[in-house]
Amino acid sequence: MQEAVQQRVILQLAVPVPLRRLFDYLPPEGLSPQALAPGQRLWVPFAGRKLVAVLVAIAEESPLAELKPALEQIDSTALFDEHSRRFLSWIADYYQAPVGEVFAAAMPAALRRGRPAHHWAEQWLQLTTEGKGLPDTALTRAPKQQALLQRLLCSGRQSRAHLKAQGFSTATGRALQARGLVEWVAGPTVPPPLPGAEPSPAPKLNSEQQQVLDAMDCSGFSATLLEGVTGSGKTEIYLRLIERVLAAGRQALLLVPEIGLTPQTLRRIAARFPAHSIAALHSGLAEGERAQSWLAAAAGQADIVIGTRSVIMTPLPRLGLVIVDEEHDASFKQQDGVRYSARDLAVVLARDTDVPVLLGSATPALETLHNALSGRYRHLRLCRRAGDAHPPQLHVVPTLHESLEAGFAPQALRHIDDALARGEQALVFLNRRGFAPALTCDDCGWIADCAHCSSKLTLHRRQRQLRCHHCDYRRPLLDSCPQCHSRSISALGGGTERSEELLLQRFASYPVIRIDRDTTASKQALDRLLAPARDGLPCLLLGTQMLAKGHHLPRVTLVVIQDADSGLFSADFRAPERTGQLLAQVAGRAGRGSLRGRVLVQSRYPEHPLLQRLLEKGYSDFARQLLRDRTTAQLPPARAMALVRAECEEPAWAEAFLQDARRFMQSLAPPSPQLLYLGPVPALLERKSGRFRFYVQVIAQQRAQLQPLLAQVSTWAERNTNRRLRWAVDMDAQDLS
DNA sequence: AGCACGCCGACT
DNA sequence: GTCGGCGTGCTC
Repeated sequence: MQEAVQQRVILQLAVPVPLRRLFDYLPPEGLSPQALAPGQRLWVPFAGRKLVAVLVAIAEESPLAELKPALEQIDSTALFDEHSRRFLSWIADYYQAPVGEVFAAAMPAALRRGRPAHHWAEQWLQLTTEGKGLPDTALTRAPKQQALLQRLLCSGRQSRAHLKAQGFSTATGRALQARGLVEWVAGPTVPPPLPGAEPSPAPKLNSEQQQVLDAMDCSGFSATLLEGVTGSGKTEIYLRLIERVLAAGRQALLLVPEIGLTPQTLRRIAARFPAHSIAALHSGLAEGERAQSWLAAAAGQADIVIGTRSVIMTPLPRLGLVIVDEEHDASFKQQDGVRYSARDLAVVLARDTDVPVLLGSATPALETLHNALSGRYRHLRLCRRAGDAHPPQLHVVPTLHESLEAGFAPQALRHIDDALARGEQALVFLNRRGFAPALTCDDCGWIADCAHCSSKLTLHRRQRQLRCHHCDYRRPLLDSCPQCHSRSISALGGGTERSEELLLQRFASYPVIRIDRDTTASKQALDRLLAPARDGLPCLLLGTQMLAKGHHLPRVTLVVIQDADSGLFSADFRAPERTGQLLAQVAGRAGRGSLRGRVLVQSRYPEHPLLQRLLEKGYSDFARQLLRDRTTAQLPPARAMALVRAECEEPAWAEAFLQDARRFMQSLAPPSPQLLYLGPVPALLERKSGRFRFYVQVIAQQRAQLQPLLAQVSTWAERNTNRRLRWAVDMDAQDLS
């Protein structure tokens, strides 16, 4: 007789479809179930198609009688370790996202499309058990071999490329291999060390930085807000912490905002850790390179992993530290698909893996500040600028009764003159690209609107085009009014293109560098454009928020904020916070070297209380005031908030759907002082790409009240939705537009 | 999401 | 007769 009862093997797979559950399959035919392990990818048949799914768990039972077998195993070893699988499942749960889409979002495109992981394999040198047990004093008569052993002891495996880059010869490796102390194993390829990254020693810390570093405890979970004024040397703190973690043989994860991963920052980090492998995951990588870096991170072979938002979902088996730089940055919140906040997830991940997380910013998000002030996070501060830099001086320039030239007050232009004459650099900030934000007919009042959105078209004069900044609608520039055929049409207001025109003409003998999405297609382009500014020659920089963040340009002594008012009157309750952050960040570009900086803030409403507070007391005080306002108004972060969103070409359908959704939620959890429902209301940008958008706001005292409610309304919506209507649950929504 | 299936109109 | 429009249901 054979074994009594053959145990059933059921594969629970995350299939990339918008359905919030796992799907059960049988193992592929002819494959021994022993070859299967959670975390691997498999090809599965799904509703007439063939999809790449991730094996999340293996069960013995399934509620379904008829199961299809999976088609084919893709990976022989797991891509996602157990920790990562639990974390990704938690994300799906918390954000009401389809688990298959979460797993898909966690992978680079090549792996998502089923490309084999071994495609990027490389030979790695690692210590054998015998090699690991060797005392320090061994091999004193073979210094090169000893050095290589030390290297491997410190950093685990080393790839061929890295050994070569560090000057170890293959002969040394072979000698150790002959002694049975090391072995070659196949592993993913890691990008080789960056060229031109000369090892650079750590600069000296000032006393404040030293205190912060001493206060950081790197054993076990802790969440810390590092609130450091612009130019106070936060990056140096990050580097020192990474150093500690690497010394302990763990991986460090550094999350940066979308435009924060410049070759300049990357070089700086590589220069500090020449012996360690760095996996940088950014949008500039080719598909293969991205897969390569991802696999190096997931296999625990990359020591430092740097990337934007989505990198938070990369498995990191040796994780020892998480850092979120510029944690207030809006790009950490994904705005479509799985609507997660990478900053919030960084804290969850750190707690789950029992490692420290550091959130760094000069202008912390109110969410983070709230957690710090309530004692949930530790709060460390850097109040002084590093080196011999001083805080910039702020001045308001009233513009209401001034005669402006392309939006510049005469006073501002004079200051630019002076700065350039002194051989220094000036930076003009205007958060509006294009030539003008509107085009109008002087005779009948017609305004160029987008055909698909409730927005005006922006004039891009150089391209002779009108463009919508919310969808891809473009039309050629008109020379007469389509309504009354008058030939007198004018551009209202100004954008960076118009300011550039004036600056070019008025300061003709100096270079004018414009930085916005229209001039800066790639990160390389940004770096190239900024090169003259970095060389220290007198020049004018002009741009949108791309220019506000991260750049260290010590010769900039004057910052002109062309229009401080646009964020002051928005219907979005977060607008003042965002405006404050942006203004403080831009102002922080001034006087980062030994020269004193000056900031001119042009405003039509210099008496506006928000502006007053920000300019007189600084961001820190301003943010605390906003936090008190939010608490009074029962808004986040004092309360937990989620949106149920819907959009549809037919506005009445979206509205009716949300009415029903609200009624459904209220039947489960009636409104109370602890649970408020609001809406449906139209989104701030009511129509976008031809669809009308609405939302219902749910505000609760506790996050825990929201969770079951959102889960149930999602299940309800999956059954009760019209084809042409799109809906989504947006937990901890950041954007009401 | 995407793919099948089914039910109606307008063509060789 | 059947080719093809898209509304509806389902996906292990």
